[in-house]
Parts: sequence; structure tokens; C-alpha cells
Amino acid sequence: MNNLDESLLTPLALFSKLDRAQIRTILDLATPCRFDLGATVFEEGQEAEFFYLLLDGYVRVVRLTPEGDQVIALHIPSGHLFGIAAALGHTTYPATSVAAAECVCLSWPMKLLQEFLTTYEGLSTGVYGAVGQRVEDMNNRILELATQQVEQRVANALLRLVQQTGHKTDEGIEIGFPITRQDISEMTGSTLHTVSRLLSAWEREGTIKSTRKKIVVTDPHKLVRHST
Amino acid sequence: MNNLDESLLTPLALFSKLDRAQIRTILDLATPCRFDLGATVFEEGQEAEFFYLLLDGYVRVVRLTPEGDQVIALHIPSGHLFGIAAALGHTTYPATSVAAAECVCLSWPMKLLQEFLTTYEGLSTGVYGAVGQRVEDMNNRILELATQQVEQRVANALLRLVQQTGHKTDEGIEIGFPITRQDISEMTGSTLHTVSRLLSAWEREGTIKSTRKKIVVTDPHKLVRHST
DNA sequence: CGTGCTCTTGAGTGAAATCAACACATGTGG
DNA sequence: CCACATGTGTTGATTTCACTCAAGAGCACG
Repeated sequence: MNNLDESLLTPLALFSKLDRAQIRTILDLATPCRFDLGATVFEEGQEAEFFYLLLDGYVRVVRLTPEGDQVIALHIPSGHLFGIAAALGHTTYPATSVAAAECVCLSWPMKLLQEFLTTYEGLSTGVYGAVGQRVEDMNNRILELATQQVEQRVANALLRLVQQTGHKTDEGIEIGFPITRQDISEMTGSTLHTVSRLLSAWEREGTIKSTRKKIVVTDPHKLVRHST
Repeated sequence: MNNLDESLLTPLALFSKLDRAQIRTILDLATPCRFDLGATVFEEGQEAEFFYLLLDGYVRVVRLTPEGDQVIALHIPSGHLFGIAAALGHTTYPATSVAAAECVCLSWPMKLLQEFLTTYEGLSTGVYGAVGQRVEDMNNRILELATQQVEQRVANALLRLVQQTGHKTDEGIEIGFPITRQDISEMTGSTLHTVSRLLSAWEREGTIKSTRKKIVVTDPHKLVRHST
């Protein structure tokens, strides 16, 4: 029996339909864990032993091609589940997960997932809703990759990052975790050179400010114009 | 009460865990329907009223960008469910579905989907397994679009079509429904001109044979070489 | 027997990758 | 504390892949 506080879960939309006792039960089965920036939570193809709830930080989901190119599939913000492969019939993880910032998580053995979903009616709606959200994101990503130019894709990627992870500073909205040109190129199917050129141009025209691993969007409206 | 024969569903993996009585019940709630080649089953954004089981034919799932570009997300082969938006928390269809060949379907009111999933334990595994399969496909598609050249993407698209819909003829394996260069370009984020050039080149080297709306792969191995 | 679709092919162009070189920051170990 | 390696970012020059533009040929259907 661990002593995790119920207030960890009660504010999360995912658990909003559960009562205190149910949350207590779930919490008592959880194992807390921490990951340093850059640490790997699990790798593509591994037996899917655990699923996770991200309490704080950001997790980056990446895939690797046989040729060695890396593609960033999505970023998970705190409060969301990840590694829920088994809910969709997988027994191995379909992608690698890496901590994009210091991360605090809870984990449960994968076999509990099916149990949770059937036992706690309210949970499955939320879980499958989240899956649906990700499917939609992926769909939009495909649309973008198939029809848009690199400039638009990079602008869209930044806008999404700002929207999902941004926090206000006195200069504008800053992306919530360290991110490199290389990372952005892997999110957009591009190269770090092209991304660097674009960001330089945008910095010159006053749309963003950027230092090493940090990007602040000062004029989101201009970015939106670049995105269409 | 309609008189649909139970043998429509019994061979399908999706229903393999249900007994005769359960299949009878489900079947009695179904409405059969037919779609001509090119007919629209439902459109993106519409209220999701029904979900469908494709008994025969092929359904093409397409999305439209604000700029009017069309992208083909995937093809549904017979025996599979489609329009199951509600299982992932959507109330509207996330994409448009068009008959890529003559289609025969069964349809059910969407509100029955939740009911079926909770009532028939064995069904939900299959349904979510299918969703997982599609998520994986989409993921691979993203990887392809982000890292591969047009030639490789077209080769992969053809291989997938052959695998999923192909049937043997005396010349090779033929794709199971009429398909144009334009269609292939919309599957690969390319243009009909580039696809035409590639197919011409492959025909010259003896990899495929193609006439209007028809493609026969005569040498799959060569195609595999073009795909990597 | 014209009127759309579908497909082909050539020529020119352009967006973004590649190639190449350097600048700057960060952290490490001697 | 400095020397050095490493990771990150910038920018120019060159190249190439695939798109755009353009024209025409073949087929299918009313």
C-alpha cells in the first residue's frame, strides 16, 4: 500500500466520473515513477508490460524507420495516459516513448487495463475518447504531410506546440519544454537546415524569438498566416 | 424482421466469438444497403447516425483539405466495419466514405454500437483490435510520408493494395477495384503526372501491366525493390 | 461522332534536400 | 581554469526531385 494522494487524480477529466473509493482503489495499485529529460520510458516493439499516466512533464512519442530516420509522432501533455497499446489489441508497444522534460508518472501492469475498462464504466469513455482524439490528430497530420509545404507544416507544428504546451511570458508564449531545430524537423518530415532557415526568417520579421532549445512565439497571428 | 442469412456473419473473424443466437439478434437489427461505384456512403462532419459492415466491395475513406485537395486515408476491404466513429467518442463522421466498387453493406443505428460492445464481450476485442490495426496503418503512413520519396511511397501503396485487395490472374496479381492515377496520387500525396511517369517506367521494365483504371502487378519482387 | 475522362510525355521551374563550413554554447576532464 | 569535445544553430552554394505548365493521344459512353 502506497500513500499517494487522491488529489493527483481527482482533477483529471479522465477520472471525473469515478467516485472517491474507486479512485482510491486505482491509486493503491499504481507505482509512481520519474524520468529524467531524454530518458526512455519504453521502446517500440517491447512487450507492453505497463501503461502510464503522465502527472507532470512531457513525453515524446517517436518512431524509427528501418533506414534510421526518426519521426516524432506526437507529444503527450500531463494528465494523459500513454502506452495504452493493449486497449487496441496490441501486446507490444507500437512506438518509443521518451521524456521530453522531467517527467513524473504513475504506472500500472498492462493486465489491469482491461480490468479497469470493464469495471469502471466511466473510464472507458474517457480512454477511448482520448484514442479518438489521437486518431484525429494523426489523420490531420497525414493531411498536412500530403498536401502542405514545409513552411506551413513547421508553422502548424509550432502552433500546436504552443497550444498544447505553451505558457505565457512577458515576451509572448513559450513552448513548455526544450526543443531543438532537429526535433521540429522530425515532427514535420523536414531537415534541421530548412527549419533553421525558417525560424531565422520568422525571428527577423518579429514572429518569434528563439535561443538554444527555447522558442517564444511573440506574434501568433503572423504564424497562423504562415500556416495556410 | 428481415430474413438475412446468418452465414453472412458467421465466417467473419469479428463475430467468431458470438454464438448463433447472438448473431441472429444482431442480424435482425441490421438494415441491408447497396452503393454504386462512386456513391457516397456518408460525408465528413455529418452527424454519425449509422455504422456499417461491408459485406462485399471496397470503400474508400477520403478527407478534403480546406484548399480543396483530396487525400485518400485508406481502403476498407469486405468483412470490416466502418463508420464506427462513436466507438472513439465522436458524434460526427471524421472522414467521407465513398464506394470504390459496387458495395453491399449492413447498417445499424449508431446508438446500438455502444450496446453491442458492452453486451457482446467478444465483439469489443475485435472492434478495438480493428481500430488498433488502423492506427498502426496510419502511423506507418505518417512515417512513409515523412521520410520516403514519391517513388517509394507509390510502390508501397501499390503493394498494400495488392496485398489487401489483389486477386490472381494469369498475368499476375490484379488490384481488386478500378483505380486511376489520380487516386494513387491522392493516396501518396503526389500528382497524377508523377504517378503516370512512374507506372509507365515500371510497365517498360516489366514490373506491372496497366490499362485504364486497372493495374496488374506482374513482378511484385521488383516493386518491393522500388519501395525501399 | 463528339464530349468528357483518363493517361502520356516533354519542357521549364522551384522548393527543399544535400553538401559544406563555421560560430557559438555547454559541459567535462586534465 | 583552460583545452577540448560535443551538441546546437546559422548560412551560403549546389543539386535534385517532383511539381507545374502545356499539349495531345486514346478510350468509353451517350
